[in-house]
Amino acid sequence: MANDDSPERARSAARPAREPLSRDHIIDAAIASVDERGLPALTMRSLGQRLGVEAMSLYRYVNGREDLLEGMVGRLVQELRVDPRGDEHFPTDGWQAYLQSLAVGARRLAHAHPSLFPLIATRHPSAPWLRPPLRSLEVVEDFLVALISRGLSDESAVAAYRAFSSFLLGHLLLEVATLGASTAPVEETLDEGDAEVPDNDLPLSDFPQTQRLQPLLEADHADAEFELALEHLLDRLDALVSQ
Amino acid sequence: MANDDSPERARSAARPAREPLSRDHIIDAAIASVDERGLPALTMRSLGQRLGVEAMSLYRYVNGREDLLEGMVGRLVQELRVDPRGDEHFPTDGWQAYLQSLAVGARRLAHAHPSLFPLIATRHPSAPWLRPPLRSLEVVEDFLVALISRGLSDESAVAAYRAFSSFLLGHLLLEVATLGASTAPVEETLDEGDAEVPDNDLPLSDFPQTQRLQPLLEADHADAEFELALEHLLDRLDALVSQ
DNA sequence: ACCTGAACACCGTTCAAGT
DNA sequence: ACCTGAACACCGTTCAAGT
Repeated sequence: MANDDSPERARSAARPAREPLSRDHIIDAAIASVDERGLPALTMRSLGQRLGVEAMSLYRYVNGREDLLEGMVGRLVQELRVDPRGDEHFPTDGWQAYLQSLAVGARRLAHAHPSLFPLIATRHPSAPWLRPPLRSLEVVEDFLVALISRGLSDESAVAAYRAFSSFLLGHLLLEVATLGASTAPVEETLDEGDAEVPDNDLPLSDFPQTQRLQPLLEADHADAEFELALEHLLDRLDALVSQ
Repeated sequence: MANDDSPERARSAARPAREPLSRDHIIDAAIASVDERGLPALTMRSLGQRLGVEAMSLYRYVNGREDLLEGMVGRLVQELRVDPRGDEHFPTDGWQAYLQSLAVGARRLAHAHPSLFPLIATRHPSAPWLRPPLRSLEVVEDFLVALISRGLSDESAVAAYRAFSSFLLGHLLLEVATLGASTAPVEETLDEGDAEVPDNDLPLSDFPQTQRLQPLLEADHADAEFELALEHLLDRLDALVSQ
């Protein structure tokens, strides 16, 4: 409620405004940077600049670039947590409802951070049984608690974790990859240089079926496709559970 | 049939043996390098060294590092081609058999190049309707021809392409990611520096369900899981086709 | 025609030194 | 305690120059 003109604020604004450095703050800035400018543009130096600091200062809070990336992935994955006891939108309706809410959350995350989702998908998990994109102990624990408390057996819950991970990874990475093609930071269309790059852009007419079906192939059913595949997965799990 | 002691061979071996440079040869070497030493170790300079040449020479054949990566992905994806007319192992048995052979081929590719598969999975496809990992015109054309010639409608064939891509991507990337954890080039375990990295390795005992189910979670069923999920996908497509 | 030396701009990272 | 200047080793890439 402090007035913007309060002396404290005015004084601190005298030198370039900058919040105190911290690991959390650095990770926030890094995520924002990648969202805005893509992963290759994230540099220790550029990140320092964004924070009003020299690059070397970051090393007090972050063990190098790799550790920074790990921190970013960790932070994003935490956003996947859904109260396993259910909330106002998805009460304790059954495990299907829980998986549904987790799925839409993961999809929202992927869409919100298309340049970062590949990182979540491909960086080596810290334990071999932590499967992307549900790659944190907290998220896995929530998952297991939610399903077991809703009546699934241990084996079913673990099988569901496996199947659900693959499902999310495949669908969301695919959405993000094709979506990324248009969203990607516009790398100025470099005009081919003079290397003898093979004419990889063969005329589409050499591929008659592909050409003929192009309208079908181009149609974007991402939403419906995701919903449908999720329903099928739930059906499959349902068969597994009640057998 | 030439004898190893033939004068030609002896003479060419006088200076450091090196095959003539070419785009194909460079791409081969790059793939071998990544398979052996991981992606980060692939450098224009290191690649030049492996080819007995200075880094700058590569630029005559390759439009920079990005183009090189694209070339590598392109080459690998071509290995996915399966004769759509069937071969001795999988004659014209029906579209299920074709998809099965394509699936095992893709899985073999992923296992043969675990460090490269993430590249196939995440690089932006050149056309929005080319979906990883089946991201080349040749492979897609084969796919469509195979399925349509086996009786599928246009719509079913395209729907199958979509579902099949997601399936492969999810399962194979997941296998490779967890597998990669153990296979990855042993980055000497850097001991944490002195940055205030949060104690992310919480004791597993804070996650009782996860801890209790760890044996189940750790069990590696990759083979069976893949087979089973593939069967379910084929069933699902079968229902779609014959409706 | 094919390769290289030299150079440029830009990385990640370390460490002694500043405040 | 927190940040920085200076430096190091290493990138990708260009281009004039060599053979």
